Amino acid sequence: MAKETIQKKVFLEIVQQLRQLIQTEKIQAGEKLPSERVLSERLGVGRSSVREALRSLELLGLIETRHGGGTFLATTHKHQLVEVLSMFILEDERSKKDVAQTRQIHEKEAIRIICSTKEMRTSPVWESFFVKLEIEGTVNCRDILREIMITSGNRLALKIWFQLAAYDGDRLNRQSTEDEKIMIQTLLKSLELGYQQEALKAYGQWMKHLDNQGGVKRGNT
Amino acid sequence: MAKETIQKKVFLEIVQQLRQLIQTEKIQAGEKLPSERVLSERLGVGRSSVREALRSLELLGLIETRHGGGTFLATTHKHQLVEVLSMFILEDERSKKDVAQTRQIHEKEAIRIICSTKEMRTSPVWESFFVKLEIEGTVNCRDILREIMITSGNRLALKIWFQLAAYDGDRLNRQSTEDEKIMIQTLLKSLELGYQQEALKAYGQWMKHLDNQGGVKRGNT
DNA sequence: TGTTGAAAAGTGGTCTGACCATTTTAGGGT
DNA sequence: ACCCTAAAATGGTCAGACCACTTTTCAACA
Repeated sequence: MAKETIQKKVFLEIVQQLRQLIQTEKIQAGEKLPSERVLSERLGVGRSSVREALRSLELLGLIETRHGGGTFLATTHKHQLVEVLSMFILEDERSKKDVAQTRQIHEKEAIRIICSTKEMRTSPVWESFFVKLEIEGTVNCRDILREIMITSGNRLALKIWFQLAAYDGDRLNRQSTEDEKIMIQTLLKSLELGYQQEALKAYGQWMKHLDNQGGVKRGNT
Repeated sequence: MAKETIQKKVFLEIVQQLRQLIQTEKIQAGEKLPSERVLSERLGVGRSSVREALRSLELLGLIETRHGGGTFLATTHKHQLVEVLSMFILEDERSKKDVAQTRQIHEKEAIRIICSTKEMRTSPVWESFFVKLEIEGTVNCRDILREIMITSGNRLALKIWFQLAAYDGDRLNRQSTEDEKIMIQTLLKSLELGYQQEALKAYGQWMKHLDNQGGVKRGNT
C-alpha cells in the first residue's frame, strides 16, 4: 500500500502552525489570536483539534483565553508547568522539600552572580530595601527574593523560580518578622558590597529561620 | 437560578482528577490509564474535555498515547515541552545561553550536595566512570552529568535538568575527547573524595571547554 | 491438540453540529 | 450625545459519528 499514513498527531501540527501564524502575522504579546472557528477553517481542521492545541498551550501558559472574549498571546509567563509537573511527580512530603530546595538553588546562584557583577551589585534596590526595613521594620520576603532573581538576569531561571515560589507561597509571601530583620539587612548589605560569602551565609540563616517556622502559622509570640 | 456557574475550566479540573485517580489506583509509570471513553463516563464529562486534558499532559510528556493501544503513564522523558517552550519563548541566542546556564546551576549544586554527603560521595559509580575513562579513553558526557543529577537526590531538579539537557542535547550527548579526559577524571576523583572546591573547579573547566567547542562539530584536530 | 488467521471488540484521532455562558458590538430610542 | 438592549462573536462543553490502528477472541484448519 502506498498509504504511508505517517500522519503525525494533528494537534501537534497545529501547535507548529500556530507558531508560524503568530510569526507571519506579527502578533505581539497580549494581542488577540484568530478565533477557534476561524483557525479551524483556515488550517483546514476541526475545531476540536484546534482546541486541543490551544488547551495545551494554555496549560503551558503561552496563551490566555477569556470566555466570550477571545484568545490572546500571553503577556506574563505564569505557566502551570512546574505546578503540573510536581502535581504528577512529586506528591509526598519529600517533594515539598524538593521544591523548596530547588527554589533555593536558584536563589543562591542568583546571589553569587549578583555579587560578582558590578552593575548588579550597585543597583539602588538593595539600599532601598535596606532603608525600608530600617524605617518600617518589615518587608515582604517574596519581594526581596524576586528582586534578586530578576536582577541576576537569567530569564529562564526567573520563570522557573516564579513557579517554585508560587508553590510554597504561603511561607514566602508575607511580611518579615523582627527576628529576620538583621539577617535580611546583612544579606542586602553584603550584596551591595559584593561579599559573596557573607551574603550566602546570611541567606542561609534566613532560610533556616524560615524552615523552622515551617508551615505553622503563628499569630504572634 | 442556583446555578452559581463558577465553573473554572473543566479541563483543568480533569488534570487534577486524573492525578488523584493515578494516586488512588496506584498506577505506576508505564502502566495503562483508563480509556478516554471510560474516563469521560467516570468523571461525568464529555470525551472532548477529557481529550483536552490528556493532550495537554501529552505535550508535557507526562503521558504517552498509542493509537489503538491506549494511554500510558510516561516512562521516558521525551517531552515536547522544552521544544515547544523554546519554540515560543526562547528563540534568540541569549535564551539558549540561559538554558545552558540554568542547566549548569543545577549541576553545580548537585556537585556541592554530593561532596558534602558521605553516602553519595562513596557511590561506586564515580570509580567505575573513572576506570572506564582510563580503559576506553572516552565516556558519554551526558551520562556523567545525569548520574550526578540522579545521585544528588532532588527529583524535581532532576526533572528540570532532563528538559534542559534535552534542549542543547547535541553538545552534551556525545563521547568525550582526549582533551577532556583529565578534567573529567579530576572531577570524578574530587567527587569521590568530597573535595568540593576541586570538583567545582574541574567542572567549570570542563564546561568552559564545552562552550569553546560550541555547536561546531569538529571532526578532529 | 496446537496453530493460525480472520472477525470482533477496544481505543485513540478527527470532524461536525448543537447548545450554553460570557463578552463584545451594533442599533435604536431618548 | 448618551444609554440601554438585542444581536453577534467567541470560548466552553457535550454528543454522536466515522476512521485507523491495536488487541482480543474464537473458529477453522493442520
